[in-house]
Amino acid sequence: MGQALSPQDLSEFTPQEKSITLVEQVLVQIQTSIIKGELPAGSKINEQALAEKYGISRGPTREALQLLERQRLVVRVPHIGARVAALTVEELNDLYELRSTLEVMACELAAKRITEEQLNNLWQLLERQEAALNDGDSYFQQEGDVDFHYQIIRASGNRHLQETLIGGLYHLLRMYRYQCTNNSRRPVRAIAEHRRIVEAIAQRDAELAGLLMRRHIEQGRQNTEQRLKQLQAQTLAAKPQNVC
Amino acid sequence: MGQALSPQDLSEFTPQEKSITLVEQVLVQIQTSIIKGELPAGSKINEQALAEKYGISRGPTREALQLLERQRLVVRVPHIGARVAALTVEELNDLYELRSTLEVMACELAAKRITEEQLNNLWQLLERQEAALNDGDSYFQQEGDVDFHYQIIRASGNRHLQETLIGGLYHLLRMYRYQCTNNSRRPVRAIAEHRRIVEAIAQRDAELAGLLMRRHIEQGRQNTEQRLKQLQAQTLAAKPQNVC
DNA sequence: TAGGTACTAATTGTCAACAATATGCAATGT
DNA sequence: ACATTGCATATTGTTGACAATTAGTACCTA
Repeated sequence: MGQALSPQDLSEFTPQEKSITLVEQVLVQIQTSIIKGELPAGSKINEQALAEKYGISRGPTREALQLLERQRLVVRVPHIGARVAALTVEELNDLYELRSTLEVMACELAAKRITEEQLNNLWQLLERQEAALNDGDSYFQQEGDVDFHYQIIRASGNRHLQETLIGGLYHLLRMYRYQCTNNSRRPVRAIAEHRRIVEAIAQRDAELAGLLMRRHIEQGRQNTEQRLKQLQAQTLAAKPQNVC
Repeated sequence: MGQALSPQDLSEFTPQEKSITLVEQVLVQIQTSIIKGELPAGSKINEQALAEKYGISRGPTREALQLLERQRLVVRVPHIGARVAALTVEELNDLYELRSTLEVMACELAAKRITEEQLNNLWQLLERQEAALNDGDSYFQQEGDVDFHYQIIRASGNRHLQETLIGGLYHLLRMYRYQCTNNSRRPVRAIAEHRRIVEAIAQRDAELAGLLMRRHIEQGRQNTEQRLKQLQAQTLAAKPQNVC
């Protein structure tokens, strides 16, 4: 009886096309556009236009924008509209100040709670990163670094911490890093720091792991701040808005 | 000419009835219902019913629910629906673990950055709390305590920290406290702790202020955890779900 | 020319209907 | 009695139209 098509069978032919909601489909795309700067930082977002761009109506679009606001990539004002988050030095410092506190916490917790399996994954990621370093695969560097911090946060075991960092801060951090990356040889040093952090975690030395993470993040902040100031100086010079 | 009614003139007759959005009007009411338990923790929320209750349509209702999800008071699952957050001991510990880290950070920053005016407000609030203690005004105690922490968070000067704590965690904390408050004489002790924290901030002693805040919050956690366990034991005893 | 004012256009907020999905229940067969 | 199937109901996801508000523009006045 019945080799007939049940709804589940269809999944063989159209694999990951589950009954996903429109918002979920579109959210990542808009997110990426913002992080890469295709939707420029600080620019206005038109609901209608955005909806048409992805072939959906304004309802799901509004929901997506609200989710992006939760991720701090978008700022919405009633009756006025939505804007892409602006990148400023002041916010960068606030953001990294908070990030540092939270990831140090995550790192300390991870040193106490990480499982053997999670630790193995971390080692493997580290090796892949070190390998990619020789290949000069800069794209993998970006994603790999995100993954590194991501895995440690997961290993902390604190749900609210994970939600705060990954759901709330991480995408904005990605945006700063994507748009303020200079092609120095920071990766070499960064990955060396990664190794020492993993070693500390493996030795269950929470205090050391936290300390190393704090320094690691501070390095990243300085790097980003410097580049951001350069960029802003350039754009200000290019737009001499008032000739007094 | 024309003393005729311009839109602005109407505001004289209906004072603070600005053109506020429906979501803003309803959000606080639903929030309060959840925190007070009128919408029971863990219960399902029906969009249609909720919309009718406040005389609005499902559109704004959905937006309000999404905002409540950001505040962790509601959990939404696609195609399934929204539920009021469940109160569990495990989450309470995760929540307080994170809260402690963040408010210690806020306290340390406040000790460094607080203005004279903000400090005066803090002293005044403290005096009002101590006065209310003698009157036994327990409602003011609740709100006063919220205000105390709120003001310190504001004084930290870090926008992202404020958003994370006030926009993300605080309402869920209020829910735990409202529903897990025992009428012990904790307030007396709590306000004594408040005083010492303010003194440390006034002396610009960030380290001490942070330490005192950490202990203060840990006290609150223990208190709430104890009460929560009592409540859950009661409700489980009342519902002997399986008689094996 | 500067500043303010009525008008128009563009944009956001809200609603009600429709489509897609999940839930509950009765009937059926083993 | 138990699990499974199929249908009817209830709930959520999505859409397009309409209302309310803001932004832009031309015009007028001092």
